[in-house]
Amino acid sequence: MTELPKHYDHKAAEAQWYPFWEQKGFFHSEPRDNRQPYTIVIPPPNVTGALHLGHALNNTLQDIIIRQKRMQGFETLWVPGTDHAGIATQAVVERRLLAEEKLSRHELGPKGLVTRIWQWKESYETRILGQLKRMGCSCDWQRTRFTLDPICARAVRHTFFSLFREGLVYRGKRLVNWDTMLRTAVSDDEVFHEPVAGHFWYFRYPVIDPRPGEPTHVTIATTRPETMLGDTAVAVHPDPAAALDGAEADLRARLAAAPSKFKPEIQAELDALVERRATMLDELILLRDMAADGRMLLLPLVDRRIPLVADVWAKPEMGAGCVKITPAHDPNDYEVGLRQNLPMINILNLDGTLNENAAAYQGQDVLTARENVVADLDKLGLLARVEDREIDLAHSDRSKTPIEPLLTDQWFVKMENLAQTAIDAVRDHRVKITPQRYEKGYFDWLSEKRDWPISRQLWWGHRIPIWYCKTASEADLSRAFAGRNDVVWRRDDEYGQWLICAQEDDLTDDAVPGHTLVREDDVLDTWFSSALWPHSTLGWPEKTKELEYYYPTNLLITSRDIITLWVARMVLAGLHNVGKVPFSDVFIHPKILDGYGEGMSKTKGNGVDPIDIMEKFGADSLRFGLAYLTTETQDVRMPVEFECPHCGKLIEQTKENRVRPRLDCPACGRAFSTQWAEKPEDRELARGSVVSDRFELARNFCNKLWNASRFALMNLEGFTPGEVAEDELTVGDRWILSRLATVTEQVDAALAEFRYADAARTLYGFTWDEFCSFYLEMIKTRLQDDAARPLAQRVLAHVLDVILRLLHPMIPFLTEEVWQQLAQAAPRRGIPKAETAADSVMIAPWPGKKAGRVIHASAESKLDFDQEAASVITRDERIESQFRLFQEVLAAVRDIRSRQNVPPKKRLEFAVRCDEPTAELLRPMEDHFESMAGARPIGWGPNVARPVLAANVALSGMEVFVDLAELIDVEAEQSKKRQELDKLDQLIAAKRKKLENENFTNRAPAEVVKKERDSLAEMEEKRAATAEALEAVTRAGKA
RNA sequence: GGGCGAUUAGCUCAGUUUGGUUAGAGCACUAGCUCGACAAGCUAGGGGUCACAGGUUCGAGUCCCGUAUCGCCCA
Repeated sequence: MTELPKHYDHKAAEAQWYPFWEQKGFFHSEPRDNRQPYTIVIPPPNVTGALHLGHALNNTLQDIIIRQKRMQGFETLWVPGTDHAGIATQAVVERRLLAEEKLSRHELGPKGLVTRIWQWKESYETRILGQLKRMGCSCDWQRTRFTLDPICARAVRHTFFSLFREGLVYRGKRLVNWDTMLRTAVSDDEVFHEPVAGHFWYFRYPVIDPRPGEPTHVTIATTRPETMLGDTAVAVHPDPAAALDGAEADLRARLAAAPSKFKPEIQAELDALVERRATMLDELILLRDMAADGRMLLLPLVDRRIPLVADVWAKPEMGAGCVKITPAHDPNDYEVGLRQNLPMINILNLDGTLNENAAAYQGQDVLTARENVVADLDKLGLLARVEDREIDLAHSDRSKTPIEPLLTDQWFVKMENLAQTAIDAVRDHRVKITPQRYEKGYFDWLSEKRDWPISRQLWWGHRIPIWYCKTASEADLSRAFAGRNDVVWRRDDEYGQWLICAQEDDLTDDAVPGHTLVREDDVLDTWFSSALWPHSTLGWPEKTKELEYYYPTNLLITSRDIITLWVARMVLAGLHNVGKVPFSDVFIHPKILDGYGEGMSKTKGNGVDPIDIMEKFGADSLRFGLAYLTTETQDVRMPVEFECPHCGKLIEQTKENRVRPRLDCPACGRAFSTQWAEKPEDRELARGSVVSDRFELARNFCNKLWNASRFALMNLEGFTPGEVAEDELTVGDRWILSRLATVTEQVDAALAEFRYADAARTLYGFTWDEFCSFYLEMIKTRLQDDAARPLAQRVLAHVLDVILRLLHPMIPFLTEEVWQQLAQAAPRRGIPKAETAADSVMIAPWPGKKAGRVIHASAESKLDFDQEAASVITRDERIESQFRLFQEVLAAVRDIRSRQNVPPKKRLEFAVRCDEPTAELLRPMEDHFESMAGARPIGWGPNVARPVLAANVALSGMEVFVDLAELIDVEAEQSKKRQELDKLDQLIAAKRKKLENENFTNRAPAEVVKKERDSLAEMEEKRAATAEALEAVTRAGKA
C-alpha cells in the first residue's frame, strides 16, 4: 500500500525531479531530420537584477507551450540566456560602486569598471538561471547564450559590417538626451518626465540699431536661462494675428464643449488671450516686419549678433510672444535651426559643465551658470520679471538626474527600408501577433521610420567596429586592405576623415602603414544585439545545422512594452541577416499590477519575488496561478500582502506601509523587516515576504490533485494490467472517458490560441468537479468489490494518467511526482490496451492527438477505440447527457437533505417520477445515490406516486420525492416551495409577456421562439408540480 | 494631446468574438459535516438594476455613440 502524506510537499518534489529531468537530458535538443522542430528563444532577462513576477509569468507561459509541444512529439528547443543590458547594468554597478566604495567609474577606468560589471553579471546570471530552474523551466541549458558572449559578438560584428557596407549605418548629428551623470546619450525610451517647481524668466535682448518707432528690446521667456549663451536667434510668429485667431477659436470650441465645471477655467484663459491680443498684437506684427527686414539683436553676456527670425514655433499666445532659439540644446529649437539655417552652438561639456562657448561661465555646472546668468542680466537691467512655474522636466531613467538636450555625433541605422520589411511581415501574417490589437502600435511606430540611434557612450557593451583615420588617402586604404573583403571604408566629409569598418578582427593602430587608426570609443545600443537574438543564438553568421533546422523559430512570448523596441527590431534584423522572419507567432501577455492598479517595482516596494511565492505555495502553484490569470486583458491585478515570518499572518500591503523598513505584526505583535531594511537593528529582524493570496486557488488545486492521486494510488494495490473491452465499462467510466476526450480537445484548442486561462480553468473544473467530485466518489464501491475492482483500477489508472499528462505543462513537478508513484503501482496501463508508461510524464505522449469523432446523443452509442491514440475514448454526447440527468437527481436529493436538515447519518429513500426512457437511463446509477447522498431509490418511472409526507424537487421532465415520513420539517418545506413559486411566477410572467409580443414571435428566428415556448412549458410544469407539493405538504402537515 | 484597455457579487476575475433559457468561478460570508483521498476538504445556501446616460433591435452584460473613473503605452 502506497502511503503518501496528506499535503503535497512541493519542496521535496522540486528538489528531486528537476535534476532528474536534467540528467536524463530531456531539456536538450539536437536537430533531427525525422522530427519537426518547435523552437522558442527566451526574451533574455537583463543581468541587471533578479527576476520578478513579470518574468515568472513570461517564462511560465513559454514553458507551458514548450512542454506541451515536447509531449506532442516535436523536437523542442527553448534557448535560454541573458542580456547584458548595457546602460542599465553599467548604471547599477556604477551606483553601487559610488555608494559602497565611493568610487567613480573614472577612477576605476574602463578596464576596471568592465571587470566589475562582469563580476556582477556572473553573479546575477547564476541567480537568474537558478530562478528559472527553480520554476521548472525546461530550457536547453547547453545552449545558454549571453548577448555579449563571443558567438553573439560575432553576429553583432557581422551585422554592423553589412549594414555599414550597404550604407544603412551612418554617423550624424543628433540632439540627444544627455545624461550628464553617466555621460551618455540615453534613448527617448529611457527618459521619464517629472513635474518640478521652476521659473519662467523674462529677458530683454537689445535690438541693434532700432528704427524710430521700433522697440529697443525684445522680450523672451525661458525656463533654462543658461541656455541663452547658446542662442543663435529669436523667433517671432510670421502671422501673429492669424495665430491668435486660431488659438482663440480653439478655446471657444473647447468652452462650448466643456462640462460646466470646467467652463470658468477656460473662460479665464480666453479672457487672458483677448487681453493679450489687445496689448501685444501690434508689437508682434512690428517685430515680424523687423524680422523680415533682417533686423539683428545683440545677445547679452556673450555679445553675439543674432537674427530676429519669423518662425511658426514662436507662439504669440505663450510667454512673451517671442522665443529664443537654442538649436544645440532644445529639440524644437533644433528644428527651427534647421529650417532657418541657424548656427548651432554647443555650450556644454559632456560632464554637464559649460564649455568654451559659454564665455565667462566656462567650467560652471548648469545650475551655477543659471544663477550667474540671471544675476548678471539683472545687473544689466535686462531681467524683465520672473514667474513661478511648474516644469515638466525630463530625467534619465538610469541615473535619475535631469536630462540635458545636447547636439552630438552619433551612429544611426537608416530605417526607411528596414522598417518597411518589418511592417510587411506582420501585414501579410508571416508574423502573427496575439492579441491582434497590438499590431496597431507596431505599425504606427514602424511607420514613423525614424532612424535608429545605435551608439551609446558606455564602457559596457559591443564596441562599435569603426576606426577613424584622418591622414590616409583612399589609395593608402586600398593598398593596406588589398584582397580583403572583410574591411570597408567610407569618407566622412564633415570631419575630413575615413570611417573604416572591420567585419571580424580588430584593426591595429598601424593597419594602414604610415598612418594611425583611432578606434571609435562608443558601444552599441543593447537592442542592437538583442535584435539578433533569434538567429545569433543559433550560430549565425555560421551556417550551422541549428540555424538551418530551428530557424525561423515558432513563438516569441513577451510583454507589450517592448513590442517596438525589441520585437520589431528582431523582425527587421532577421529579415536583413537571414532573409526570413525570426518567428511566426508573437504572444503578448498581460502585465501584472498590484491591488491599486500600479505596476510592480522594487522602487515602489510593491514587487513580488517569485521565490517568495514558490517558498510558500510551490513552483507548481506559482505556475498554475499565473496561467490561470493569463486572459486576453492587458493588465491583471494582484493585491499583495506581507506575511509575518513569526506567525504567518497576512497583512494587507498599503501605499503607506509598503515603503517602511519594518512592520509590527498586528496579530503576534512582533516586528519583521522589509526590503527597505537598512539599519542594523532592522536587518536583524526576520524578513517578511511579500505574497499574494491569488495563488491560494492554485495551491488548493494542487493539493486537491495530490489527494486524488493519493486516493488512486492507495486503491491501485493489486493492480493488474489488462485489456479493457467497451462493453465492460460502466456508465461512469464511459462518462469520465468521454469528458476526458472533450477536455483534451478544449485544452488543445485553448493552448493553440494562447488562451492559457481557459486551458487552466477547463482543467481545474474537470479535475475538481468531475474527476474528484464524481468519478472518484462513484468508483469507491467498485474498488471494494473484488469482482469489479480490476476493471475499475484499470480505468482509474488510465484516467489519472491522462490528467497528469494534460496538467504536466502547467504543474510539472506534482505531475512527475505522481507519475513516478503511478509507475510503481501500475507500470503498464491504458485503455483499451495496457502499455508500458513513459519513464517520465515530461516525455509521455500528449493525449488526444487523434481526438475521436463526436457521437451525437441521438445516435446509437458505440465507443470507438483508436489503437493509435490509446489514451482517447471518443466523446459520447449520449453518455454525457445521461450523466447530467443523474447529476440533477443527485443534486435534488442533496438539496432536500440539506434544507430538511436531515442528519448526515440518516438514510433516505427517494423516488423519481419521470418517463420510462429517463428511468431507463437512471437505473444503472442506483448504487451511486447511496454513497453520494446517503439515499436509496425506491422507484423510477411514470407511475411513481407522491408519498404522503414528502419533500420534492421539480426538474424538467422529472420530479424527485423524498419520503420523510415523520422527519419532515413542514415549515421549512412550505417556505421553500413558496419561494420557488414566487420565482417561477416571475419567470413565467416575463416569458409569457415575451411570447405574447408579436414582434418577437414574428421576427425572432423560429428556433428561438420554439426554445422560449418549450422553456415556458417546462416552467409551467414545474410550477404545477411545486404548487401541488406545497398543497400536499400543507395538507399532510395539518393532519 | 494621441493610442490601447478596464469598469460584472464585499475582493480578484470569467463570460462580450458570432446579441437569444434564470449572468458564472475562486476567495470571503451563512448553515451543516472528521463517512478511511483531501478542513488547503465535503454538502447546501445567501449575495449582482453587468460604471453612468443615450441609441440600434422583437430582444443588449454582449453591438453603436457619448460621459465619468482608473490603468498602460506613445508624444
